[in-house]
Amino acid sequence: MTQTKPHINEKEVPRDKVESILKGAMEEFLAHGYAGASMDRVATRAKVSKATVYSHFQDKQRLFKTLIEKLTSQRFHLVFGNEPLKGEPKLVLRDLAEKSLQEMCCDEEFNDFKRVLIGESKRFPELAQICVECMTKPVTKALTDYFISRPEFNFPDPEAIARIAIGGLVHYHIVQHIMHGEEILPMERDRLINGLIFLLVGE
Amino acid sequence: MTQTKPHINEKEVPRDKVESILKGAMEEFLAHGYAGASMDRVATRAKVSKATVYSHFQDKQRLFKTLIEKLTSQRFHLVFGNEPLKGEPKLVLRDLAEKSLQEMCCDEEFNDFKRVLIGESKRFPELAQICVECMTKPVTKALTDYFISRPEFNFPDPEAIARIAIGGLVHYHIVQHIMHGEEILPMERDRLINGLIFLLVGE
DNA sequence: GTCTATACTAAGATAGAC
DNA sequence: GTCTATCTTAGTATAGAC
Repeated sequence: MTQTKPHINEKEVPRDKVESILKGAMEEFLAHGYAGASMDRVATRAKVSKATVYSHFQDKQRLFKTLIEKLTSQRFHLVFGNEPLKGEPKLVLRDLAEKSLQEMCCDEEFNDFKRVLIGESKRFPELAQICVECMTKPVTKALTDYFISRPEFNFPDPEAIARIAIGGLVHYHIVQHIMHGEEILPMERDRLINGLIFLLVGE
Repeated sequence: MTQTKPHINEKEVPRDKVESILKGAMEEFLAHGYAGASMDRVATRAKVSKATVYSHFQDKQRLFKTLIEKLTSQRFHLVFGNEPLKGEPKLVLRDLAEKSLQEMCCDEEFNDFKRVLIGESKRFPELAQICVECMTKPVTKALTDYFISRPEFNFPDPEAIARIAIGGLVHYHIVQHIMHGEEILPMERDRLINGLIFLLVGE
């Protein structure tokens, strides 16, 4: 009987070409967007011939879709863990805001990912939707559930409040870092966070 | 003496080729993004030869930059007028939220514009900044000034609150309409608006 | 499965006639 | 100023050898 791979474990197998191609594709698509990306450069980055790329992925669209789906589910869905939020509101909210802003603004690959996803959201609506499903939805649910779990929040519509709070954070990040607005509309991160806590829990 | 154009008024002159090219460029760039746009199709849409396009605009980049600057300053900066906000908070805020959401979601060209601007914000950071200057900044200022003008708002940092409020609205629009999240994360527009008013003016 | 070499198409940009 | 025709490059994708 033929053993195509050595003992032990599938994960320990030496780096697959497919992985290498996906890595090259990530670099290329995140740097240039879908239309601006070149399959030649994908192959070069992956240290593989172009024909090999095409032997694993039907065409450019398929490669792009596969890549974005992978990135959405593996790399970029970790805005925070999936344990429910717990603890004293001011602390929890400050922690949440600080961590999410920190994570968003320091991961330049994540910024590129968002640019591409929004830029292609007309031509690839299903990819944008996957992103909403895997990122926006769980975060909104976690915060909504937290509001419901603490009786001191007496919000008439906790989900609406959660969306405004998250929107405040994300839009701040979009303006400051994605759109490079830091010098035009300067605002310290802490001012935004304090404003948010003021709105949600009062003075 | 030579009169290159007939009497009356510069504005009444028959449609200029430059205008026609910019119109074609708008259609093409908003539909396909910068890299995906084709100068052949720009010419076709403008009902002009490609050489004519190049005789008026040095190259593709210049045409794109000129177009985006024009659109930012002329077409898409009108989120609301520039008279200061005045009147009873609940009414003013509801009106503001309703009008801005209405305007954002019903203008499909505006959505395409935002997609392109964000999608190209890495390669054309100065265009993204112009947009922050002409759109985000004035809106933020108007709302901040309104908060300051009404003593019943006792916000410790009115500008931070203004940014959260605007972020809540804009991010809602991005998720629902730009990213096509309406079915995945459904929420009536009125729920968001009521939530926002609750946060800002209390029950 | 992987490579080299190549077919084919479309792109950005320009020369030169009118 | 505007057009037709063309140059040149770069792109996606595949054939065929190993």
